[in-house]
Amino acid sequence: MKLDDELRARGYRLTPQRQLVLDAVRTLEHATPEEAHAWVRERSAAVNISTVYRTLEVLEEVGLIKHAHLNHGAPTYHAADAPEHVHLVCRDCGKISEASPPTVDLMVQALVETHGFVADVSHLTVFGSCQACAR
Amino acid sequence: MKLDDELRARGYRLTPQRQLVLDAVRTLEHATPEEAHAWVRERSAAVNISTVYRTLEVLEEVGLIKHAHLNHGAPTYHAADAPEHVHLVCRDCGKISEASPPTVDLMVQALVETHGFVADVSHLTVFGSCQACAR
DNA sequence: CTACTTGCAAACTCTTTGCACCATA
DNA sequence: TATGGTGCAAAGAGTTTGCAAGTAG
Repeated sequence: MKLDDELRARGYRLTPQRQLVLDAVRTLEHATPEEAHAWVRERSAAVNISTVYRTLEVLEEVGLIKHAHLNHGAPTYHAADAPEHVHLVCRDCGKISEASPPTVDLMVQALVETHGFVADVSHLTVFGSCQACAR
Repeated sequence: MKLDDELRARGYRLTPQRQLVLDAVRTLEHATPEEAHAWVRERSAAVNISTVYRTLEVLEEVGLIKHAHLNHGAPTYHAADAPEHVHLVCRDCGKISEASPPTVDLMVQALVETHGFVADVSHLTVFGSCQACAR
């Protein structure tokens, strides 16, 4: 998962901005474009938000990062080589937790069998109420 | 599930606009605000898009409709008394299909047991590849 | 009548795009 | 030095809000 190689393999160039945005996503774990931008700016003041958007697009295209939709509509990005996980979003308190794939394996399997549908687990977000709020 | 009663019970008024928006959501089944607005305008030309947004909010608050996030960020609304279903969104061809709750019951159960997390199934969207695109 | 609703227009947020300048390979 | 990349500013999409006029109860 070397940024340099993945980019060059598709004719993209390695730039400090791209390195920074990837670092941001890896560090923040669940980064929205805004959050990634804020992180990047702490190290390099002049990086523009539009560069962040363009870079996230490129990084996703080359397969280094993925995104999921956690809240209303804000996409959040995470490193593609992070352990696969399902997001659990509590609609009462907003807390975001994670569940490991085995939890949903049966569902994934059922979807393939009944609908021929191949689920992308790392993009899966389950909304509901967390333990604290469920009562 | 009478609009009139549900609204009045919370001090809201029954208006033609609210009736129309609810009809739109019930008829369209998976309506974005724009789509609902388009449908409403076919019957009553002057209804404003901002009224549609406000009405969707009210209808959801009184429990007559619910929303899920199917694509990028556009919320789609459906009647709360429609049969519960899980949305399957194909990221390759965009097709939206539905799966019945039993398919995901085991997952829901597993989430409660392992995380104490109570999933809201009718808000669940699974992204992946449909049968046709999976090959 | 009175408070709740609506239409309209403007404001806002998030994201995308055009273009000249810059920097990687 | 030749593209591809970046910063900047402006344009777009989608959504929200303030306010005066309209209307349900």
